[in-house]
Amino acid sequence: MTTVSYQEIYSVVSCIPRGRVATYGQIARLAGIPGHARQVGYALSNLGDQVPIPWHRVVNARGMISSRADGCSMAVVQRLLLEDEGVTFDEHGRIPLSRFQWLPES
DNA sequence: CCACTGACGAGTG
DNA sequence: GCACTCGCCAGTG
Repeated sequence: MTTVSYQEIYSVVSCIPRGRVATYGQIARLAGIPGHARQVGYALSNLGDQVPIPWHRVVNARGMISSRADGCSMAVVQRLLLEDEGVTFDEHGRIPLSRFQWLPES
């Protein structure tokens, strides 16, 4: 893989601790490709559900769950998974990143 | 090789 | 806080 393949993205995502969430841009940055947040989302979408990757801990910069082609079907699952890990949602259905965003060095 | 698409981000008004 | 625009790149037909 000459370029930063999905492997790096998967590695970073799988490193997200339980009860914490990370944004696409942050993952891209940790993967060594700042600004390529789109590629992160694309990589995860390509994963589907066949890989043991905590994709549910990945949200956009707004702290919301990005809808997939299925609509919001998986969004509900993602929310349940996060709540099960101790992550809470506000009235807007968003996660207070100020409190739950994963800090890779803390 | 060209065009379109897609889990996004940051900047501006 | 919200709406709009531009940028970035890989995969697919």
